[in-house]
Amino acid sequence: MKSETRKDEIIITAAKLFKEKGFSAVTMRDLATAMGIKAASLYNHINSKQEILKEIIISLAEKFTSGMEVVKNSDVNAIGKLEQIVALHVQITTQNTYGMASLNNDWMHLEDQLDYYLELRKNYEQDFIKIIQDGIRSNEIIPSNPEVIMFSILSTLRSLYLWIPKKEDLNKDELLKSLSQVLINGINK
Amino acid sequence: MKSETRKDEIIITAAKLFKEKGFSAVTMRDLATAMGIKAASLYNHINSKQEILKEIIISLAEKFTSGMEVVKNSDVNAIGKLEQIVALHVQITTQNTYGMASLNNDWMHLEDQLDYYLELRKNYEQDFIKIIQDGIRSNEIIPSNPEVIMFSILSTLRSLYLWIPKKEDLNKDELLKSLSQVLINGINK
DNA sequence: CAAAATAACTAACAAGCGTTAGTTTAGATT
DNA sequence: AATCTAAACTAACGCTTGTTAGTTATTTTG
Repeated sequence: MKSETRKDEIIITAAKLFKEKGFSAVTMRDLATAMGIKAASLYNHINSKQEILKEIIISLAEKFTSGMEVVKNSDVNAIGKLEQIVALHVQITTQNTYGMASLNNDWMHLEDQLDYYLELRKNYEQDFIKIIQDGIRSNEIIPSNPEVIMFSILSTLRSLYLWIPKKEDLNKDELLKSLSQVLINGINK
Repeated sequence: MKSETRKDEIIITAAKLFKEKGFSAVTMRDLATAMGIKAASLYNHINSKQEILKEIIISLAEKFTSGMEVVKNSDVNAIGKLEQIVALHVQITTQNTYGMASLNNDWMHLEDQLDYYLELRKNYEQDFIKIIQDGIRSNEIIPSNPEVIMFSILSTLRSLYLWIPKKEDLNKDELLKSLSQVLINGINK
């Protein structure tokens, strides 16, 4: 059983660079320099640039998928489930800020796994919108357009990767609390 | 006085391609093919790939800056100003969906104008946050963390470019109304 | 201790990149 | 009819790209 720590280091470093400039603008020589080695040496650990992107994005997408599975099966009302979704995004993003940039911005450069990624995303959004619809039906959520509601919440959650690193002073629990507050109860007094 | 319509066509086509794959992944040959000409012919109209990016991003950033100036000077309360900001984003994004993708995702590839862009963005966000602080002081807005509030609203507004093209059935006024509703009053019943 | 695996290296490749130079074509202006 | 101009073209440039081949030094294993 391989520990693969060197490969992991490469993937982590790559994610960091991808966040700054995007997948296409980062060269294998850039990545090698950041690792302190030569570009050719990278290929002792990974098979292609493409594979790095796949590892970053697919592992994150699958975390969201399994997280959503937990939320769906949890025994709380719709608002409670939305709070769990907010927590899921905060947790995954805190844990891998760099990777989240690739997930958000470079998924279209996936090749073999593009269809798989799109399917995961489609299912995630369908589950999300279903929770909102349930909440409207059960009178917990205002009967606004469910897609507008999902879009609004999801846009904020997807942008967390930009914001969390800048606000290390604001701790995670505090962020989670005020974020849920703002997203669910609005800002109007 | 040049009409420059050919140059404009190139910029519009480029923005469309940049939205799909990002600035770095679009080659001048891709752009030329999309225009039905050869890559070298592009240079009869533009000076560089970089110039195209600059034209797309800076003109949009300046629209937001002057829009914010109007909002600041308008004679309404803080919530009213936030509604005007939502309207500003919906309007600019509807008018140039493709360009908004570059503004959001490819600004870091600006070279000469990077500092100028960052300054415009910084000022915009400072004005935004000041409106929120005024609203908290005047008891219109809940006393939550102003940065969380701005981040939440701005993330949604910045993602509009992804969403507006998919929802042409939902008309602009209706979108504006339910978006303001959701962002300001939340979704909790 | 020999053997094998690990992880670095140098050198080079074929393809693709943004861009330039010089030329041709067609329509508008004198 | 002659000239000018706008906008396309072909050909090529120097450089960078992802990647491969083959080699070497170090560490781990039998």
